[in-house]
Amino acid sequence: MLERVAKAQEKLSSKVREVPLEKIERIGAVDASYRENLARVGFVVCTYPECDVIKMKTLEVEVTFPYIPTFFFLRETRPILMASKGENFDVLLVEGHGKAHPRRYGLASHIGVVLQKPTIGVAKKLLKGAPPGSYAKVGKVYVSVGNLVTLEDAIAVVSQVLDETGYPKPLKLADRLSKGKIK
DNA sequence: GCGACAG
DNA sequence: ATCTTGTCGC
Repeated sequence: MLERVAKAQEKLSSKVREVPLEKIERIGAVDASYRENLARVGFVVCTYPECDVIKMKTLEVEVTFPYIPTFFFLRETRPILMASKGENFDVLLVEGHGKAHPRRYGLASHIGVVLQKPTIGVAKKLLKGAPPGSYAKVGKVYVSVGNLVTLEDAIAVVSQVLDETGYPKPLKLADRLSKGKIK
């Protein structure tokens, strides 16, 4: 079962395009929290690079798949896609890895391929089989290509929106939103 | 038994 | 991710 999904990830990784970013005016961010089988997604859109909030919203979605390391996208893709629906942004920060994944295709990669929008993977921890050179430590997080962005541009963008704790501001907002600590 | 473990 | 109180430190 997962064996088949693993092969799909490897195949889908060829759909990722690493190209320079166009002008970025709006940067989005998504994160989710869980309570049993309910995912609460926090979605934010800010100006770039000032990070003035343009939009903040929350959405609760039923999740069916469990969390399995390296197969995280199976659990969180649906909630994120639903929250992203109808939103406008030039690049999206996703809580989780992009290319810094054993099969070079993490959650951020999948979201970017499905939406056909630039995405950047941002994670707090590194996965064991991450390809050397597929990521960079920016502030306190690990950044990698999701889709339609180069690692260099991903690093530049994240560097521009770090807060004093070394964490991307838009993502911190999305995180707090998902946990209901912000209204 | 031991290591690994995105969220 | 979430389960969870008080406590140490700035």
